[in-house]
Amino acid sequence: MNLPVATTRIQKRNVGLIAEAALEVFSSNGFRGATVDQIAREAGLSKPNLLYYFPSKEAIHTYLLSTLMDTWLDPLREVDEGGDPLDEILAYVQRKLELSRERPRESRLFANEILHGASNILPLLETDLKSLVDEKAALIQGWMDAGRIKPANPHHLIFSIWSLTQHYADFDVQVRAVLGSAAGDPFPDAEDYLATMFTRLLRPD
Amino acid sequence: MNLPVATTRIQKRNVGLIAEAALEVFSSNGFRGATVDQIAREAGLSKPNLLYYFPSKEAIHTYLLSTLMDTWLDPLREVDEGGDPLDEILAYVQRKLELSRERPRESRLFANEILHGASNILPLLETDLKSLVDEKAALIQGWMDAGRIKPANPHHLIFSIWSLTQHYADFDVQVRAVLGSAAGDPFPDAEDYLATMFTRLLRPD
DNA sequence: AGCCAAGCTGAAAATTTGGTCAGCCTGCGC
DNA sequence: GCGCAGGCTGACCAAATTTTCAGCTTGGCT
Repeated sequence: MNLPVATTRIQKRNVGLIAEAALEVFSSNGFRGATVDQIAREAGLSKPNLLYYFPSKEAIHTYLLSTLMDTWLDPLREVDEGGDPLDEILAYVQRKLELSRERPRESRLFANEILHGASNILPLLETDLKSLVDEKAALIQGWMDAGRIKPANPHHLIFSIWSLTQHYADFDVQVRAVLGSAAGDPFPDAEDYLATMFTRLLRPD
Repeated sequence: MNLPVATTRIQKRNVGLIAEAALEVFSSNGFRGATVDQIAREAGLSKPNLLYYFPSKEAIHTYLLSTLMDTWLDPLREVDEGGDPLDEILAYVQRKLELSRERPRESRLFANEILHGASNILPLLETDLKSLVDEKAALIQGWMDAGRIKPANPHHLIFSIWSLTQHYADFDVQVRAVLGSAAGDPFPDAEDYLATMFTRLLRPD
């Protein structure tokens, strides 16, 4: 499972091309549904050349997931103890919703991995993710104890932010099918709705 | 795409075994990730025997999805114009959360299908699902206009119920990884949290 | 220019997998 | 107990797909 350490100019370019192509293909077909041929074609490389940079299909997948993890958690890391509690949480919701809009492929790749048991990243979830969430949950609990926002289970609060925002990336097809083709971009309404939802949940009387 | 019409005793038993096994295998590996061998082994049948009942792997998948659709929409159908608005919506949330607990495999099968473009069921989403949602959204909008619950975008309200409840089935692995193995069943806390969330969102002052 | 490691390729090996086939069992009505 | 449609199987095929390999090409350094 040697992950490539891109050093030369050509290596950097081709590893980048492969990662971009693999993200496209894996996110729309899943790991098993994707073929190396597809990824190679999408990247504009021959199949043996692609396998010159990554030892196997699995290695590309693992590389993508490990790269993705940090990007995915950054918005939560940014939640700041010093800010206004409600503003901080609303801003987090907003950042996550933006990720769903701007990087739906990453969201779907991640969703697919979790859905199928997270076999590649379960250890990461149980350590890095858990400790980050525990830390932020404690922070939020502190705000609640201080009466600065209304009480609610902070872990499930974080889950709810994930599920509500990622829904607009992962279930995009369903959202658009239900709203109808005439409805246009669902994101502005989603943004309003989610702001309302978390404001009413948390704003003190 | 001949779907089997089980008539004899043995047919009923084996079609049932196959459906159960296929649900297990498809939901944990996705359509492409599942093999006919796996399904046959899980069902306790030989591969040719399985293909004696269904003409192809695809046919099994389609059969499962078409059977599933109704089960999945029933809780929304039950939302009743005559009931108390907030109670009706909270009861819907509860029913959906129960489905996530009792039938996580069905939820994941569905999620996987949508995630990969819903190619098998998109027409159903654009017709049956859309009209049901539109009908219930209008009902909810009526309750809001009458001041019986607070205003909020009714379509996105329905989306939020789907995403929040299905999260506990589809992302179960992640939820448990974050809460830790010591935490026990996450569902009771989820139920409380969701009840709080929708009550604060909708209950008139 | 000349060298050589890095970059790349066509062809094919190895493996997985969906589906077929010829024919053997078996439950059950007579 | 006989016949036979329904039920079932081992062996096999064809297609798809991952991975390997022997060797050709090229970029960049001296």
